[in-house]
Amino acid sequence: MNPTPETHPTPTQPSQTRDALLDAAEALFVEHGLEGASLRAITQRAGANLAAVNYHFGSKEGLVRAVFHRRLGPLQAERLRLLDEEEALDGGTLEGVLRAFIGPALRMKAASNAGPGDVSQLIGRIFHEPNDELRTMLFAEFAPSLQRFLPALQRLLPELSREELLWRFHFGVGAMSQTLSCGSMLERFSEGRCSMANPEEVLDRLVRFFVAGLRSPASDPGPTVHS
Amino acid sequence: MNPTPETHPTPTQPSQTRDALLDAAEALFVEHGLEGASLRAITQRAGANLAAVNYHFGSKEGLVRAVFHRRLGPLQAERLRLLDEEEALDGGTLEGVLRAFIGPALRMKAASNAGPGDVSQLIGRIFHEPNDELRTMLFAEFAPSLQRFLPALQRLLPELSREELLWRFHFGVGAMSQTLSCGSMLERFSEGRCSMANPEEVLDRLVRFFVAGLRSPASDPGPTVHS
DNA sequence: GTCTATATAGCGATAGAC
DNA sequence: GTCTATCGCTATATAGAC
Repeated sequence: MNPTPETHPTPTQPSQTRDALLDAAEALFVEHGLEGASLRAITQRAGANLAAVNYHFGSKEGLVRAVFHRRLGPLQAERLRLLDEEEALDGGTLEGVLRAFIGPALRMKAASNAGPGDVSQLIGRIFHEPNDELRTMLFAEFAPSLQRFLPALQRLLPELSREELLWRFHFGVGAMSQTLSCGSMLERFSEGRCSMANPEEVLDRLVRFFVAGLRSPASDPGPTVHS
Repeated sequence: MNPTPETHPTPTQPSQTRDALLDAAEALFVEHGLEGASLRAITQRAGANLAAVNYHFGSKEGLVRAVFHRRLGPLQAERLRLLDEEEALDGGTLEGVLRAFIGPALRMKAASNAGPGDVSQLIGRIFHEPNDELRTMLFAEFAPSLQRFLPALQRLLPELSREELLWRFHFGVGAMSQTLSCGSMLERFSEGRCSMANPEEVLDRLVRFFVAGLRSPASDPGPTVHS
């Protein structure tokens, strides 16, 4: 990772090598982590030259950003599309809004399990890394959709203060993230009883849990005093 | 990381250098990640020689394992102590059992924020890393307490199937993990409205959310059919 | 047990020919 | 745009003196 935060000459124009590099990088990032995947391994897998990464993306960090942007753009767009659809139906329901938020992520996970490996886990990994630049970049990808979903939830839960809503939404997002990133641990721990194979079934369970948490009785004013 | 999984000559015997290495390693792992913290930096911070790590822990991975074991042992013990206490009170309540599970972790986080930095985030990081050995090792640290807590929860929620309980517990653990690992993101996103400063207040909120999720109406038999 | 010195290897980045 | 060759650096691990 070099201190070169600029985007490079050909940021969006199509290129066979460029796409091959993105595919190879994604697969190797999933498999070995961001640091564990060397530019040498990536370019070799892509059938490209070692110098190609620097030409197309400026640096390894530029490549990382491009990999995530390619995945997260469509995910956010799908979330917003479903939210529009839900709100068009008489304002929508709490359950419907949450389905619009969670569904696309679970389906992406299910699809990516069949493909290059678990991209969801990779995304979760970034949020736990010490590299603050990357975390901020990733957060910026998510922020726009949050600015649509949070008001939608607030409208459906007018009895919650904004603070209480943020806390509960944070908890629910945690439940979702755990499922996206560590679902395989549940499968293992439950000895196969719990399976992520069907994303729609998981979505039902997760939304039910999330709704119940959001609707739990608010004891907002006056935090409990403890012994 | 070398392929030397054996524990080394002096695994538990006290040593000034050994402890200094553990302290330095923990602080640098938090700050720079497992890969980002080099043995050079660790030994230098500990005032020890570069070769000391290999002498005391066999390899960098051995050092990593020792760092986590030193933290997680007391955490699990505290959880089980509180669970015993809770169950001694007429079998205990759902809320009390969850407080025994979550409280120690939140308090550890609050304490470690004041100390070497956020160890909780570091632990969360491991669960998202590609290194399966480490994840398995960490999971083994948690498994014994799960084997006490899950039956306790099942006893208090007899109407839930074991499968349903596992899913919901998984979701709740996700809410907790998100708070432990990414609490700072909520603080930032809420522009200070939500603060983790008081672990007991966060515990109240989290337990309320978790209880509501566990108690949500079970529609277990017959998964919903979708369009 | 602790040190110095070094072996061995991998990394990201770049210069410059084509 | 793609290549080769290489620079400059860092890493873990270890041998051998003390």
